[in-house]
Amino acid sequence: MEINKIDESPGYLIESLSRNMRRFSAQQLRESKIDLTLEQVSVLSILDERGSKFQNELADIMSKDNPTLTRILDLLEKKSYLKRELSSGDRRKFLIVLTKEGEKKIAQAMPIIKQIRSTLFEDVSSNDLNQLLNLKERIEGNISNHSKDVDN
Amino acid sequence: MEINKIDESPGYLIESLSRNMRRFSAQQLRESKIDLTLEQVSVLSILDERGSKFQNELADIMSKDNPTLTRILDLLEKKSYLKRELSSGDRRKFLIVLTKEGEKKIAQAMPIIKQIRSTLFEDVSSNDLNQLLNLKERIEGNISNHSKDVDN
DNA sequence: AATTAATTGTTAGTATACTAATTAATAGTA
DNA sequence: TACTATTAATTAGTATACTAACAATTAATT
Repeated sequence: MEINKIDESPGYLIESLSRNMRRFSAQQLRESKIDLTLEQVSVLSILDERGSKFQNELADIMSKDNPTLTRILDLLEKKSYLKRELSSGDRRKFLIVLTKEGEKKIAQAMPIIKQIRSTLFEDVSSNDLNQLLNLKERIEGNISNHSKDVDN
Repeated sequence: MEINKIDESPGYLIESLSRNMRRFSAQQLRESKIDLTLEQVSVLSILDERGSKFQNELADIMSKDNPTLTRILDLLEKKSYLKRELSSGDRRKFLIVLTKEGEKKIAQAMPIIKQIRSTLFEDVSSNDLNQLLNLKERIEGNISNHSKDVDN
């Protein structure tokens, strides 16, 4: 479709919605005094739900690049919520492991996270979510098709 | 709706889509050697399309906070693509004005921007866009309703 | 008119996101 | 085996996004 004004494009819509949600969620987290950022919550809850992960697995699940994840993990390790354990097999890899304190912290944080989600998404249906997922897959498909085209 | 895994929530979907689009667009901009970031393009094209704006109007249109916009404008002013002119009426305000170089730059950039958009959104219909806009308005409505509730 | 409140923009500090370059380890190949 | 390529993670540098604190100006109130 044809887009004229820059602030009427789907890209602008999605980015602006994303930022508004982030701002709200971050404010709620800060007011809760839980002392975790959104990304830190993501890391801890993924580790808590699915067990220890290699750093590159975590980057993949969260779709973060390595330098970004490195710094998020640095902060969480400094707060003693997780450890980087050397992998016995491949010594380039680190296994990221939740500590007892990390488990406690994410348990404390979860009710707040659920509260934030229910405020934001109370009236969002699974139909809405499917439409969104479909749009996401189409756009991301366009991105990877473009890369393929350029390779040829 | 009930959300279980953190990477299956609408928030994660939107954020991840937003980041993937940004990454692609920024890469395309960089490869074009146009030497502008996404935000810099936004500022220049808004000024070009709608004429000079006060800094707070620009912040509002782009839904950026003041410190963020200050720094984006700093960089653009350093590159001589715009000027901050003292407002004659209200001396707290600056009128942001595109320079000749700025006009040239955004004219050069527009074909690239249009190319990026058509790659990303070729198969996005106005129906998709309306659904997205509707979702955005509901979620943002939830945010502002929450703030109102807390005030009482 | 004087005081207080609100607005506009900046500066400082922290976290995230990305590129490019680097180090270390592993895999593949001549 | 030695050479090359690939992979995993880090470091350095830049841009964006936010809060908090601040300065300057204007508006509102008494």
